[in-house]
Amino acid sequence: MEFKRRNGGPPMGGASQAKRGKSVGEWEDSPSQFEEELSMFEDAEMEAEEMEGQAGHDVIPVGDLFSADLNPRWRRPHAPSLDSSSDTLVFQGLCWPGMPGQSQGKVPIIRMFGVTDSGNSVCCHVHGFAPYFYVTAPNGFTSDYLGEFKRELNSAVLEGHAFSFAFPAGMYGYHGKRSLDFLRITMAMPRLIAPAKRLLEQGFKFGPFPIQNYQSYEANIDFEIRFMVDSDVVGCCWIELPKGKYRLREEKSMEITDSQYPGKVDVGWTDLISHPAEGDWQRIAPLRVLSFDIECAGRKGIFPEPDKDPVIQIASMVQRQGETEPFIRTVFTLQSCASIVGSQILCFTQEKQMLQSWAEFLRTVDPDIITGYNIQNFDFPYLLNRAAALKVNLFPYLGRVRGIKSVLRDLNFQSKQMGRRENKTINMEGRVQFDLLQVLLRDYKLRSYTLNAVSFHFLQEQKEDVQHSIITDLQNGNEQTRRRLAVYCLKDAYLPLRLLQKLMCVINYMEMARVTGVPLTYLLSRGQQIKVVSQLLRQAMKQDLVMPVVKTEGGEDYTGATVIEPEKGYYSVPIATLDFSSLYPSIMMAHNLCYTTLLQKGSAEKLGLSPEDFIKTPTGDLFVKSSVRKGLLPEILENLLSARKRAKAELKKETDPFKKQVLDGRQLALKISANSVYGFTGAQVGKLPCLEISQSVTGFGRQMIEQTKQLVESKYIISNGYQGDAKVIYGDTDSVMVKLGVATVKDAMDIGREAAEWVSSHFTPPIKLEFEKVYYPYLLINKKRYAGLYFSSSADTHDKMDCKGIETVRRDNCPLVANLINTCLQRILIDRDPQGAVAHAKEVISDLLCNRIDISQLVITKELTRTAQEYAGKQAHVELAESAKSQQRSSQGTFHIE
DNA sequence: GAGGATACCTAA
DNA sequence: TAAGTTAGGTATCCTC
Repeated sequence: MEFKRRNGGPPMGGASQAKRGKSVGEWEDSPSQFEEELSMFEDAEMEAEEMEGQAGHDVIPVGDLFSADLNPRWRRPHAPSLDSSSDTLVFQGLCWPGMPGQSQGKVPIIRMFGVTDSGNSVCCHVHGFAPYFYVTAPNGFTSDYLGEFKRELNSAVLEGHAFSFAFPAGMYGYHGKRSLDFLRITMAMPRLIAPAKRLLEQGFKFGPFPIQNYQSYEANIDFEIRFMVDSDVVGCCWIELPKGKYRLREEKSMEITDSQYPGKVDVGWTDLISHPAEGDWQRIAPLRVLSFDIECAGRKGIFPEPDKDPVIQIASMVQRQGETEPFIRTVFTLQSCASIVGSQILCFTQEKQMLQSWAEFLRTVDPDIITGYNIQNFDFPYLLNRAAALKVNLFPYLGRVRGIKSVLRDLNFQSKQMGRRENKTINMEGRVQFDLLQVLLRDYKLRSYTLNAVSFHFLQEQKEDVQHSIITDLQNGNEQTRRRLAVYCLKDAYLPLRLLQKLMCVINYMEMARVTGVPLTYLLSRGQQIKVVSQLLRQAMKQDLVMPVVKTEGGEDYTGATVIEPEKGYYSVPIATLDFSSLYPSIMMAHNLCYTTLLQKGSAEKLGLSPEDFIKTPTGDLFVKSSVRKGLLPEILENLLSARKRAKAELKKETDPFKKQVLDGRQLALKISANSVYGFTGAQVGKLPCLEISQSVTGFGRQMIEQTKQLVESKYIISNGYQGDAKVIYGDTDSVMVKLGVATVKDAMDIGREAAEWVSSHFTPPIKLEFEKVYYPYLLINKKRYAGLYFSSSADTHDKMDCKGIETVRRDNCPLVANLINTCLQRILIDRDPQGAVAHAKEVISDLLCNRIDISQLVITKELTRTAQEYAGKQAHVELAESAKSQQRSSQGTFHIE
């Protein structure tokens, strides 16, 4: 997304700005491009404000900080008056902090935060919904026993609970028409669910029934998810409170800071209406996004410690979602600071006062989303710890609920996907913490995750040039050096906003929340499983099915996909590539694989099923066909994929660029969601693993790729009138690379398309083999390592050079190696000059050996960087050069193929 | 130096 | 108190 230029100002600086080093003196004379950009914000706003009769102020006396006259933009707009008897209240739901601290009486209340179209925030108290779970009812249980069961359980759990009786069926396994009876046990508080469950599982006796271990169901569902599923609310959807069905809360005190808090309403949980994200309900409220960055004055060579080193500056930028520029640009500084055009500087002599004022600023601005770079593990923890050290007692109230303190906690997050990760968390009711670093770590594989590297990668822009080591010196200088620091700090607050916008993070995450049904905050704080659970529960509820709680224990791994043995070599003929699109989802749909369709050992006979009623998978597992019962997972997948088709069709005809972004985000979310269902069933340490499903899926996949190879090689042969004998030279999981024996890309495309269609006809829909691309030429180095020129859109020109698994795409090499290999591959594939490739490699190595290469090119991997930090100067140089040399020597071997 | 275990990262 | 899967290449360290 391009930044809007104004007043014919200079275009945004690319790399040039970064290379320009500045001494302190030089700085004062030549404002950076970022400063010019800031001043342009000001110009634009002056024009606007002249009409409002307000002037901007550079430096504001602290006493007037929060006066509405001086900072009219800080506050949210005045809420339109609302009459609950005649007006409906509509808002986009954002945050579910679950239960308030205490339930009132025996009835739990859920807080739900959101923002209206006019940009006012709402805190909606939802009444009447209580957490619950199920257990299987003992044989012979009738409703007559409810009272006794309840009394017995109550006396054991020591807390009141409501109680009801339900007849859903278990989800796991197909049991014919037999349906177990379930007891639905409703508790007053979410935290009572676990003890009640434990009690019933470990052996519970009541009335005439013998002591029994009760199997529990859905006792491990987060309360927020429980509520959202039951009330058909998905993350970030629009919520309507119909007129007459809700009550406005009257605020008791009218202190000046009051309007910063959301408008509070009460509603019964069955009265709120949620709107599916379609048509007008796809829109996004004008959320307030705050980005901030802090600077600390550390001691020489020591990482700043909050109990010793002061916070000296806090820069903040606030932007409304959907707009292109921040409307608040502020730096809080300790000691004086020269003015910066286009931003507001607030100077403090006391650090304590600065911190307190910033907290007040945050509460006044009342952001819905807070971003920044590593704010979760650095800025917020530092601020909280520093505020505690200085006893700024009013600081740590950063959420939207008065009186709830924001507390720092350590959190250990571990998964096979992400490894072990230690994180800190801060509770902040009603606001979404959207740390850009966390977003990037989850969604992008990058060589470096520093803000500087990331900004350069995505925006071709870099940080202001200030070394960490001189921050303290700048602070101890004069108002000009502190100004330099402030510009740096502002930019560090600005870049995350720009990145958020460029990568469309907010939109994409919202669409993911809407598609999977989980709250926005879950997407950054939780793993993949919860998204599938949320969808599974929604689908199960429609069929009166309940989800069992399974104990998680790791077991044997199961067999995965086939990788066809590659016929390694360099191919100077077109190689067609055929792919099964969405292989695993389509297998699950085609064969109706699901928890609810699985036949356990002997079930087929017991239930008297005929052989036409079920299938046997390649791994020997049995599943009933959809004619007997349609599985939940296939249904979920069909919904996801058909929704994706719709989104793509809408995307095609949509002209509004903003709606286009939303739709693109949606189709992406739908694709990712469909692909993660298989992984969920195979996650042995998970909420509901089912290896019969996952191993059947991969089993079918293995069979299919094998069959595809045979089909292609049997039909596309000379004796059938084709130009050559087809040969599958490689294939991995869902794809085959075929040498068709044709000379041109066009022929390869034509036959490839034909073959894909013909092979597809041998499989059950929606399984479909598609022609995807032609590689020409193609270099097949090994399993999962190849490169080729990629022809897809046109038979005349290649779209790109595609490299898989080679050093060029791996992050455990230094760029020198990646560049070397990349150039060599270009020589081979594009120039068709393998000798040139060898010559280039030799040249680079000789440069390296003769010390003609800058050491900075060698340092990149985490290991090397760490090593570099441990060793000093020359020693590091030698160490790293050795390492790079050995990597190059070995990778040179790659090119002995020709 | 062959062979095994491990770490890391990628393909799909 | 939460955590998607398996296959597989390459580098590196260790043992015999």
